[in-house]
Amino acid sequence: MAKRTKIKDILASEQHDYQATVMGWVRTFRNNQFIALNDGSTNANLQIVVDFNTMEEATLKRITTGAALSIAGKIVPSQGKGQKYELICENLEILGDCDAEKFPLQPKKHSLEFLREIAHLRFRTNTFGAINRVRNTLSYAIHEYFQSRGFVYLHTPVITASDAEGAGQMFSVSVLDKNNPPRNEDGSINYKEDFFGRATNLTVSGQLEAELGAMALSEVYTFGPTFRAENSNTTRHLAEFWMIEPEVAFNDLNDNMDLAEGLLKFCIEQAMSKNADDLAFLDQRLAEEEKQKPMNERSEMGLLESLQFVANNEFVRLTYTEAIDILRESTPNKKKKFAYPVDAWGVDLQSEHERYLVEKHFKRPVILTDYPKDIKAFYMRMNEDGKTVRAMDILFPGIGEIVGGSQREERLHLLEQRMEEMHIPAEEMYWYLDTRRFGTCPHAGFGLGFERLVLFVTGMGNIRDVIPFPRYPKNAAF
RNA sequence: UCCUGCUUAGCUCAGUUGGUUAGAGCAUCUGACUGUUAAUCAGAGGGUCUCAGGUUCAAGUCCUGAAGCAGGAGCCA
Repeated sequence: MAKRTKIKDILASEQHDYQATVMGWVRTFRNNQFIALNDGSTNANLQIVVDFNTMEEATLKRITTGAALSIAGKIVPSQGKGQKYELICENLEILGDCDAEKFPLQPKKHSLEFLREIAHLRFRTNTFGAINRVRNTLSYAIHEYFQSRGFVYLHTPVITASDAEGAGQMFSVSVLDKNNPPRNEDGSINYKEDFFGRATNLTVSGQLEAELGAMALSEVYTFGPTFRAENSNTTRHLAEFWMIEPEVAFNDLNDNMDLAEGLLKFCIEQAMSKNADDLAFLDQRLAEEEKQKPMNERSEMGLLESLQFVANNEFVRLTYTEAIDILRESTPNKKKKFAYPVDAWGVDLQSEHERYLVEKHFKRPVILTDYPKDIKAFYMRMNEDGKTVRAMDILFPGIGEIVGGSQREERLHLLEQRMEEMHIPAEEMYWYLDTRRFGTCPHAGFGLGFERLVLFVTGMGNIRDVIPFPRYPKNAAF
């Protein structure tokens, strides 16, 4: 094909009056004269000016919303107001027709729910173009952040035999005949005859394996798909999502918090500098959406404002115990506005409590540490008090928990004790316990839900819109 | 999984106490216009009212069930 110039480059350049060939898809065709062409390189369209007097009528009719075109012509300063440059069409080739009567995307506003049903085509909208470009930047920024600090990118398995962590319901992986599986004498399915000779599942977390890597490479991170078969129907959960899990030897909880806070800020800064146009568009989209809401439900800050704010301000760090004190004394608790009143120490915090701390009390991201041991995982390091563990959760406005992490229990006897208390079979976890048997050391890590980060940076309201092909209960289309 | 609400044209939605032939805006098509910015103007076509039962002389409207969607909750990232 002819050499193609990207629309982004044409619009960014200071040059004009040169020949160029552009290829892309028609967004609108106005006045039988002006094509708004988009090639995905930027949110902005390039205006193509065609001369309807010289162009064949049949060709003009084929310039419909969604059609793929290749256009050669001259880039000139635009006579119109909405754009800096435009392309005067000299040669137009229709690469792919698009029947306007059947094409579901119309030159008008569509609801996110409708676009979710046509997820295979929603890339072609401004909103989803912007989201996916931002997602790409964030993905690259994750690697850049860790790579620049000497971390080793570790590939942990997607198929795992470990089901001990208890991070959630798992999807089983099996090649056995579902209608007639081999059975043991007691009637249970005999997985010894399955592909791996044992029951296997899709991973719910790469953390335990990452710890193994950290015990030799010192600083590792994973960034891969994770699967949870929980029947979660919310705007913040997916059955298949991407998670970032760094694990660092010789780090304590404070180092861990610094690492996580630095990562989040770096990612936000990268998006702001590399995707200024897309974020400006998403900022406006969010502002229009907010206008539909009643006054008291509107957020105080716009998207760009809140990104700037998070990037430039320290996260608040406080312990679970301090948070409980604040909540106990809070106005909504005293006025019994919470659905779950805060009274006793030791209860798990509900969404409404996290929201209060982040959105009302501190009005900035909050890192909560040192939770009661009974509401946290077995591998978290026990504090001196014997009651709390060195856990940390980072809470973001509108999102809730975006990061969950901890300093790990490196002392073998204490780890074994916790596993016994929580009924985790130590025999099956021999490989994990070996790290504590052979050259154990303090270490810490966390899990960052990638889609939750994308959710925050794009200002979208539903996690199903920030991953190209969302998987959630009753849904695995495309 | 639980609670609440919703499902009417391609999309977004009206549809009164159950009552003739179910409406609007946008989109689409046809024509006009031709430097437009979701162009504008005129006209046209387009409906198994989610599905399955039930009540009734009569159901988009009432009742029961199912499915899907949305919001909230739980689980968490």
